[in-house]
Amino acid sequence: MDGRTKVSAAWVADKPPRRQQPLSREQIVRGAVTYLEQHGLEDLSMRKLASHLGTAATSLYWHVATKDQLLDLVLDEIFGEVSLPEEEGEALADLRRVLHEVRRVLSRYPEAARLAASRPTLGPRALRVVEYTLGAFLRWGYPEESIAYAYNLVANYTIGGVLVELSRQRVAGADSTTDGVSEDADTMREFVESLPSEEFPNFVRLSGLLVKANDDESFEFGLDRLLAGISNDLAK
Amino acid sequence: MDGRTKVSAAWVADKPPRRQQPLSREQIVRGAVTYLEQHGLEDLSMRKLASHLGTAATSLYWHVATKDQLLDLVLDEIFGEVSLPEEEGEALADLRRVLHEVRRVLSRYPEAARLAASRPTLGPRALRVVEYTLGAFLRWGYPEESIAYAYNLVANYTIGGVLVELSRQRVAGADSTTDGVSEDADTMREFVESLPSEEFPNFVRLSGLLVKANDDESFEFGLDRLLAGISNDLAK
DNA sequence: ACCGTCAATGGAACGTCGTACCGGAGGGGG
DNA sequence: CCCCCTCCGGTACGACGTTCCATTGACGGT
Repeated sequence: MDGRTKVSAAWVADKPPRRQQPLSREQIVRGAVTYLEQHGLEDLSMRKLASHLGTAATSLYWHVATKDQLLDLVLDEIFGEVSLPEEEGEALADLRRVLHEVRRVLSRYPEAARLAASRPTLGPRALRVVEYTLGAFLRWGYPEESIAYAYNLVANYTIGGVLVELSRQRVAGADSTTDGVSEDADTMREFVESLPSEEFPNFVRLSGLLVKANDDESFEFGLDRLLAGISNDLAK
Repeated sequence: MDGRTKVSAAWVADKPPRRQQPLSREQIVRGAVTYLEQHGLEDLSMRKLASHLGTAATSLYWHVATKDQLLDLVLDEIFGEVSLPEEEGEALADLRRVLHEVRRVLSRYPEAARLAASRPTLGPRALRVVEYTLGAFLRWGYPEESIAYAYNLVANYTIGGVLVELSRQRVAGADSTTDGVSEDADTMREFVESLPSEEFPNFVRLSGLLVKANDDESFEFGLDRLLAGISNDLAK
């Protein structure tokens, strides 16, 4: 209600004061990461992110070409959280360590796995991780011609794992009659009991195990098998 | 310009004739699948799908609760294309066969992998596949307590594989200066050459192999290692 | 033959999204 | 002092998913 000292047309609302310090691409990316953490990927819109940062949506476009590019940057920023061992130990152990780290970070922002799965991870911070992983393979003595394949294998497995955990959190009934979407393991059990056990005997029989399979244990289990399978290629 | 035989207010445009046969949920789902195949996932909107079917967007909502539910149904429909061996052969071979089939089908609709990764696959047709896979594990003699884990492992790997292939098709430069998105392996090579080889020596050295890694071979390679790792658990 | 019922359709509209356009504000160098 | 360059943000456009509702027409009962 009070006019500012400067004389001006009284009916004009005061413009918000100029931003103390112009915002930077980095600020935007970091803001997006924390927004992602708090509200999830599908709630992240340019407008909401902007108001989270105290700006207008269109202002973001000065620093960032497109939402897609922003997401690339966000993903890379997240990969920056992956911490790599300072000193090199036994190669295989280091390999395990870095895979666990990636898994840990991606789980911290579950949506990040979706990002990682939908776009290649070639930002500078992500490359840091790739570089380290390849190095571990080399130090391990893994044959060079096969490293690309082996790398794909473990990368697939790690990202895919987080992804599937994520999707299992929201179990959707997709049979022809029901359309509900629900979220916990009880509903899963309920779903299992609802379907004809003569048609899916194995599934019904094993469903108990399938339901209570622990994510971390499952990752560990798979990683063990996977590395065991790989180590047969090692030059003896 | 011509009025129809029925007398009616001449200025009223002729309503489109009533649909010869009311459309069904199945028609919609199948229409969505072919639309997906032709135009891709991100072009699939309710309006476009509707006009592809010769209806109005809002008419779809009589048969389907929500777009999300429709996607569930679409995914399950796609899983229906997975053909299972008629007669059971050697268990391990059957296991390989079904995984290859899933991979084949998911690759046919590359977007389907994204769907499969973002929602659990528990529709009736998908369950058919799960059921068969579990059966193969059992016949193989795999210890029951571990089947859930082993199943997760191979499922992750198969879906994750298609997903990563898909994402590698569009290599995005995500370093701080460029923002282009491009598509072929040449651009990839160009990207590799643009980055400091002293910072990422392994990556640069191996990039040739990483680039020309063939998807099918890569899948085969990983599958071999993976099953090798798993078969150590077999009751001898 | 009429009528009422009711599954099925589609137009209008709401709120949201990504983004283009552009008029300006502020500050620094001539 | 003025101009220019950087940065901001209001307005607006077209597309989206979805809700609401008026309307249609086929069918079963009388």
